[in-house]
Amino acid sequence: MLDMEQKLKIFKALSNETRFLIFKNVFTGGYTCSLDKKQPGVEVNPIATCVSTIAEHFNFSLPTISAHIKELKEAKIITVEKKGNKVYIEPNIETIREMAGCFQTLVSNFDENRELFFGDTLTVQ
Amino acid sequence: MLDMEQKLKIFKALSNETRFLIFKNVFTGGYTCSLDKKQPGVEVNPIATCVSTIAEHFNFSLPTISAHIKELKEAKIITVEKKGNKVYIEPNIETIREMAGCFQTLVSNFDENRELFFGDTLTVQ
DNA sequence: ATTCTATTTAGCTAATTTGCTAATTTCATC
DNA sequence: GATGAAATTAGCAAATTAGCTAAATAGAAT
Repeated sequence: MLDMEQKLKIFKALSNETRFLIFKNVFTGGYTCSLDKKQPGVEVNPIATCVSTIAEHFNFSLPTISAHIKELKEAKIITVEKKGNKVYIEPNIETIREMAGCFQTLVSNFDENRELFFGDTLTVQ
Repeated sequence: MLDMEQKLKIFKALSNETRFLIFKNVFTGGYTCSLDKKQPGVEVNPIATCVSTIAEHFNFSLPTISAHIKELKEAKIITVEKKGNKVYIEPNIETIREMAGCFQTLVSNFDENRELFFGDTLTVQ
């Protein structure tokens, strides 16, 4: 379970547009790209493989992008693995799964309380 | 559906410890308290009813708490309703429901892609 | 060994955030 | 209408964040 400090880090990490976009790329287009060291023959999406590849998609300097990636790593949203002189970035799905669970629990408890108080179930329109 | 700008606002709003705690109180203990104008006879949890009540739970000034509440409101995490000279705060569950959905979609797509690539299903340990 | 590539660190500035107090607004009550 | 309570606005200071360039580090390739 994520403690509050960890949640705050995650929210902070995702509150910046550049970091949010990196996150999005790594988890969607970027996903397949973590394969390229496991299945070298497979043609993969080049987005988000390593720091400089990610940086190409932004009009910010490499050190700036590097710092953003560090913050995403410290929030455990991504994992980084050094291979040679490159750093490979991968999504950390477990953290996102936890976040999905936290929000879902809040919603479920809320709906359950509503049912207990009002005796109805919510129909989302 | 939440657009990116809206998501960024939500993440930013929840990235500050004080705002996160207000959010938590409003959605859990604070929930019942939105009843007190609907069912005046019912004994309700006094947490998070109005701005000054929330402020009592923190060692920050009222204007500071007021500003935090404004940011939560602008992120559509809570709703505020002025009744007389008090401002009643209520959870906006739809926004949280949307967030739960976004994270869950990301997780589902991720797991589905994993299955397509590797032909397995993930068992969370 | 030198050079090149990928990345991080250091040091800086500008912008933003977070807190405060004092003043103002709004509404209720006397 | 005056007073009091609840909340917001204004204006300010301190801390943090986000960007930059230059320099340093680590590994690969010549």
